Amino acid sequence: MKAGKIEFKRSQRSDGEESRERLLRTALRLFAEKGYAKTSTREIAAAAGANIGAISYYFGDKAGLYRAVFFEPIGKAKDDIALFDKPNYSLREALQGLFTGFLEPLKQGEGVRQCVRLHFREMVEPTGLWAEEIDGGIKPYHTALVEVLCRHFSLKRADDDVHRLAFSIVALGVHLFVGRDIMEAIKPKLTATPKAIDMWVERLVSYAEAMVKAEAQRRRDAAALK
Amino acid sequence: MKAGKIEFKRSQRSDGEESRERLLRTALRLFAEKGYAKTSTREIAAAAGANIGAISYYFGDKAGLYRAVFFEPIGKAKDDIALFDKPNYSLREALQGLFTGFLEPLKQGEGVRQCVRLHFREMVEPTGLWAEEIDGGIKPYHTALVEVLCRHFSLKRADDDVHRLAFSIVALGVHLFVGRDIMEAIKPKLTATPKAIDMWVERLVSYAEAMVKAEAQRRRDAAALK
DNA sequence: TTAAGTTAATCAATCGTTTGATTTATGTGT
DNA sequence: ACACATAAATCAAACGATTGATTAACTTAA
Repeated sequence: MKAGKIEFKRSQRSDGEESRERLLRTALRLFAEKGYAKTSTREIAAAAGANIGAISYYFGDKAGLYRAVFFEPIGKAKDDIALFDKPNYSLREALQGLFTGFLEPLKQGEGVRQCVRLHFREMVEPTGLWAEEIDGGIKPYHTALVEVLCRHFSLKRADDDVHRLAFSIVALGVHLFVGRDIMEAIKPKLTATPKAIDMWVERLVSYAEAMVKAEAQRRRDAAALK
Repeated sequence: MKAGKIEFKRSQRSDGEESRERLLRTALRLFAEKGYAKTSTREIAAAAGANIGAISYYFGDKAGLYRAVFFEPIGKAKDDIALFDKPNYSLREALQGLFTGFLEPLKQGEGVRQCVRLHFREMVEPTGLWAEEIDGGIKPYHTALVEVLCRHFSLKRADDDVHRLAFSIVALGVHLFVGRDIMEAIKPKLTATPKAIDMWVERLVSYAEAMVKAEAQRRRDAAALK
């Protein structure tokens, strides 16, 4: 026993998964705040009130802990395809569902925000998990949106312009996550409350609708020219 | 001369800023590829063909090298305000100028791409330099766009909706940088050539124009209701 | 007892940085 | 021309600190 060590009574054996979950939650916070490389296992363990060894005990190694954090979301973000790809939906209903689901995490607590931040961090600092995320999460999402647009344009096959439009619609939502720090630095009110987020959904829906209509018009013009 | 040392002709004493510039260029590439923490000083020096000591010699320390890389851009990205805030510009002309300047880096070589990537990396991994970038680069940019929109709406003071619209317009451009990896994974053609980028400019201009018009209509409706 | 959980101590590896010596270029007096 | 002095640039080697990972001893619950 180290001299001067305080007998900090954390109720010996704090029971079961306690430590594991503390590690998960703490690691999520630290990874989201400082990134993978800059966060040491010691720091995580200390902040979680756990021992260094617990990391290898529960997760094998640091990468295992990261992977667990990445794929065991604290609060599930539901940017769910089902919210907008219903065949009977009107364009506006589809967009409404899309942005409602997409921006919903912005309203929730720290846990989800950190989760989102972690995923966006992966975009610029790929550790390999990102590739899985594209194939398993983003690509189907994009494809579903493309199909909705094709249905609306009465197209049987998507062309480049449909893909561009789909990317641009999603861009509106993505920017609220990516540019959140900027927005809070310039106009903090705009993302402060759930009510403010609802206002964003409303506006983005009408923006996206306008974009789709502009593209529809362009397609008509192009067809008429031919 | 060391025995066994290969006479690798880097012209002993390459004189002057030679080493310094090699370090800058190499560090930019590596920082952009792997991030700050995951890039070691040894790796930079080795890749640059310089000595470890040269880093502290020229830049003090690793952070100094990073700072130098960040503020001594290889190729200057010209997301320039002057390209769109001319008072005599029409809305379409302004948007055309905005997106042309904004997306121009996407067409250029690796150097600029790396520079851009480094800046976007700063967004999710704040090292302090990002705060400066917001105040000195982004905020004026946003304000200029807001003023253009105010002029178009005949407003003397910007309200929240104008800010939201400005953010959303920029979002279209930002997403081409942020989501580039995703786009290349799903539809590589869409960002492959300068010609493809020009097509993006064209589409984004019409999207943005449609958004502005939709917002104008919404404002009229809101005013009529009151 | 057995197994699960926890702990401190320690490992080799790598990190960023510093050092002192060496080499090259330039300037100066003769 | 020459020799010498000064400063700039480069280099190998080593520093102390920190990294991720592992170990063996210990505690607790079943």
